[in-house]
Amino acid sequence: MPELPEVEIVKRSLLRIANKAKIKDIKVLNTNLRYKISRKFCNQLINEKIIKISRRSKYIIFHFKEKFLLLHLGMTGKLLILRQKDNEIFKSSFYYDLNILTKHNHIYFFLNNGFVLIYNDVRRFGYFKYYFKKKLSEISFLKKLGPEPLGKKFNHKYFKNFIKGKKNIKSLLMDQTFVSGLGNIYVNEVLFVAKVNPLKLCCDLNDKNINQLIKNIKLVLKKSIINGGSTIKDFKNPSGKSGNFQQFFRVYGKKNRKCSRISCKGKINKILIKNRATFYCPECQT
DNA sequence: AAGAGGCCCTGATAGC
DNA sequence: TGCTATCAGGGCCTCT
Repeated sequence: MPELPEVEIVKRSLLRIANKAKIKDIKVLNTNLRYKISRKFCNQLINEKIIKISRRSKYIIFHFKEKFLLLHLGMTGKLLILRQKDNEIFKSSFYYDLNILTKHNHIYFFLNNGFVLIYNDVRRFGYFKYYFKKKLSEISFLKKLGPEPLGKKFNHKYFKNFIKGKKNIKSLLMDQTFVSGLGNIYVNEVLFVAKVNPLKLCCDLNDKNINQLIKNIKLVLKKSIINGGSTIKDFKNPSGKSGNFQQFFRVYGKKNRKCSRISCKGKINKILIKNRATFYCPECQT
């Protein structure tokens, strides 16, 4: 499931092949993503040049002249890159059976540089959203997101000002208005490394806890990006390559296994917090 | 009004 | 073997 590191990897791959390219044509095989893909959606993109590709939180942002396209990969969204083999002419009907290939390919973007970008999404939780704005900063939806976890704004002072007692720390880290880009897997891992119990209430966090959390959020994310993201189920970057970070998981998916801290005799526990699988060691995460 | 939980979806796996 | 039940989870939505 794509969290910040996975989305960052996808963005970097896209930069190499799609940046500055023009969208020649779009074929939609399945309009039923989280939000319906309309014919208008396609018309607004055809013949537009991709000026820039960036990432904010878990969103990939395609910059066009005075408009922006946001892509969220949901749970199983993938972008695949194909090189168009010959000069086959694609009819411009809205629905078009390309007779390909894999299941769950929903949208084909044909670029003028010979590449085809394929949006594939098994569970169809992903979505595209379109904004007519001159500047990215005018998109109010993005303003609601909390700071990037790897950015300077995400620091001790910010952390402390934000928390007001209320909820448990795990729910806070999952809250995208607090910090944007963390998902369930990385939150589990971060809490373990920082030795903080996921059920601990925010009002009970001390300065040391907060420092450990901030430090390890940045560390875990950076390490994952270096390792090409995590491959859970079937995350792949657009070239079809898997990531390697999952081999470094210390608690996620490790129910009943011995705690990986050598000095600790605890056993990994699994509970549900807000209906999300939560793995932690009751001995060393206090 | 903040926080908890349901829902969307499909494939893998467990259990009978 | 073949069926059903359960689980996975991001973010939006509803309910309390």
